[in-house]
Amino acid sequence: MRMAELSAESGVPVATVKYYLREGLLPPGARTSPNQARYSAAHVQRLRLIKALTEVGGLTLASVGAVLRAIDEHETPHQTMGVVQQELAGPAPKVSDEAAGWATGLLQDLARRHGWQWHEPGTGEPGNNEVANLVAALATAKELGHERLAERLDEYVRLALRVAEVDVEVVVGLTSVDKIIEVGLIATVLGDRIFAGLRHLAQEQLSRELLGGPPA
Amino acid sequence: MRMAELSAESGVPVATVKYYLREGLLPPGARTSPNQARYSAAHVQRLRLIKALTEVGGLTLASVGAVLRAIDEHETPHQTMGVVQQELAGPAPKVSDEAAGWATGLLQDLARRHGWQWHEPGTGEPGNNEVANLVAALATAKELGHERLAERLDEYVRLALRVAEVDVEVVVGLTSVDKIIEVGLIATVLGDRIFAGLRHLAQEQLSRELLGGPPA
DNA sequence: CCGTTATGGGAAGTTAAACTATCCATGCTG
DNA sequence: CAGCATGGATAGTTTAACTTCCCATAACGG
Repeated sequence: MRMAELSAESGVPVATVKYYLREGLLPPGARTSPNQARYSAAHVQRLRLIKALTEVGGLTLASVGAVLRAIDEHETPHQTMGVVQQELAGPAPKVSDEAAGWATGLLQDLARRHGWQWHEPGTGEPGNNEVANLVAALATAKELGHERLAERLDEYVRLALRVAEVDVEVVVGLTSVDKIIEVGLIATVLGDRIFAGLRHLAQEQLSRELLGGPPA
Repeated sequence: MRMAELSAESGVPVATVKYYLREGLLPPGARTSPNQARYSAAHVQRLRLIKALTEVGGLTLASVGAVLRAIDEHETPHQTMGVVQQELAGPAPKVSDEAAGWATGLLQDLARRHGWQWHEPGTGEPGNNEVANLVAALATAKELGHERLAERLDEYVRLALRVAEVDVEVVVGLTSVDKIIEVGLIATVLGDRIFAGLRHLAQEQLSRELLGGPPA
């Protein structure tokens, strides 16, 4: 298939497809002459994936590039998912040292009690965006005067673990490594959105009952 | 307090504070002369809130404006939280009608079984971003060939309900309406990030056990 | 009292991301 | 073989979120 069809199949404008090719997000098509190329169904799928990651997952194109590169380089599923989480989290905002220390303490306590561990930044290393963002969110709550929120952290952890167990069930049973990575990626990126949406709907139901819905 | 101090207290540059004033995100200070103003601790708190909503919550300034306006206009907590969720979700990406129909069916089935209801858009109305985003996320999974994910939807719903119960517990017991709204806002915006972070950490622990951590 | 510094306010400039438009030489197609 | 499509490159556009600059007025320090 050629440009026009690729564009039509994927719903991405021709100019944008060219842009993605330039940026290396989409691999070049197979040459049929020094000046022409053919694209495959894999190109369509990749364009759909890019759309999903940016529009639904909210990733920047730079992050999408990092994720796609990790997939293509055939790291282990564990490593690839690490990149996905790293990019999904993005750089953490800066918070005051004091609040950050408090939040870090909370997390370390949590990790100790649950036997969790994660890649901690050796001096000067890039660090773990995921953890940094979590610290930043907790620290921000404290800076706003809402340490209260953290009191329930243990319950959130228990539930997060249950959710993660379901996430993993979706993946186990798959044999192909590629499939595991792809499903893991989708489950993580879309899963976050879906769960957040469900949580909000659930909140609305409970709040309707407790706070009283508007009569109008 | 004047500009310089407000800026120092909040950690927001003077030029940016002026920008927020122009945009109406920050109420003007109390005039002390036709040409001078004094700012209060409330201004500092609001700047911190804006920072939290943009940096941690990922809201655009336009969305922050909508949320702040809803708070200031003293709608009921239920209505205000509706605005917060609306803005937090943002506009939903477009998906194919077919996938959207499938996803909508899933959700309606869910709503029926759990007795949930939500504000459905009357013809021509703005609609419910939250639901639209959820539909888009589910539809995208289908378009990518991962309907599988939706099979577990019921379990996610059960867990989301449990999470929402904890969310609500954080708020009940508060007497002041303002407090309820503020805590609800923080809990929703930061809560999403915190829970997503915990979920990712939990996923990493489980994936380490199942897929095997890297030997290096 | 007066020179220096800070302030409120607005207009214009900047930066980065993500496209979008325009060209052009070549290739395919009816 | 006339004309539209394509690959490839360069330049332009749009939007968000600032940042810079400027100026008339205020405040402050000696």
